[in-house]
Amino acid sequence: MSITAIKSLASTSKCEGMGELRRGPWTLEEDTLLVHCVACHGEGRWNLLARSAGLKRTGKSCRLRWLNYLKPDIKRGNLSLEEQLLILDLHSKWGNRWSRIAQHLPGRTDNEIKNYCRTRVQRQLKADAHSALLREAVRSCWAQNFSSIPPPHTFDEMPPWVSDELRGVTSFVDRFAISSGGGHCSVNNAYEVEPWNLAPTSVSTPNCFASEHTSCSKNDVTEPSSWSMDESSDMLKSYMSGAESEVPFGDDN
DNA sequence: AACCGAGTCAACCGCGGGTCC
DNA sequence: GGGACCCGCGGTTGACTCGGT
Repeated sequence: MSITAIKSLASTSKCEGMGELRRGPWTLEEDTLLVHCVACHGEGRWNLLARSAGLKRTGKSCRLRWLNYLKPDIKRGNLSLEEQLLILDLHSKWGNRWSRIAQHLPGRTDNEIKNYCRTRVQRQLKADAHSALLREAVRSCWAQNFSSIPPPHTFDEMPPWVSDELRGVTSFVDRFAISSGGGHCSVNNAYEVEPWNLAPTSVSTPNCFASEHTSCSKNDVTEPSSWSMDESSDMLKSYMSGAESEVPFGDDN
């Protein structure tokens, strides 16, 4: 008996006191039952469908299994370059409206798109955080708007009066908060581990970020001389402004 | 070969909105 | 009007895989 099968059985018995509802991975028998039942009765009324099919699953679970896996027109395999760009474009417009984005990608599910963004794009961003692309984008925005003020160490420390442009960059990052094994970390945390290093010398969070945001003027301090922009920041900025990204995420193209 | 960490993705959970009685 | 139920969405979890050491 496979480990998966053992775990599946354990999952079943664990739920026996809860109305014998099964949880965990679907078996071939369950899939067959569900497909047959949907073919007979059509989609919808999932709770009723689950009961009539004799499936020990919730209607929710059946719906999810059908929509994300069993539905005949579901595409399998890697996202094409066009699809990746479309996802990025639509996400820039609508944010985390995965189902809405999925409507524009025939055969792709919201779950798949969500997973794509939470893995491929996050990975890219995390890499960017360390490789300097995103850091450069934030740096250039910050430099243009608050050249006199050292940047905060984390996005959480952003003062409420930062410009919309910089907020755009940070919200872009925030939308893709990273979860990684064990505890949860984020792109923010990546900076916490390795602070922005935006200024030529070590930067400490300015006092004004702690309590008196409005007392700060962007003209208080001179701009650090070594700040510079490169084309990487322009790429992200162009994405933030709504232009199509020229840099496909993921590594399967 | 064994271990570990990161990436992937199927599945679950909580919540809000819609509908029906 | 309001309670019960259902559905769909977005966020989160956890099992599995794979590459590196």
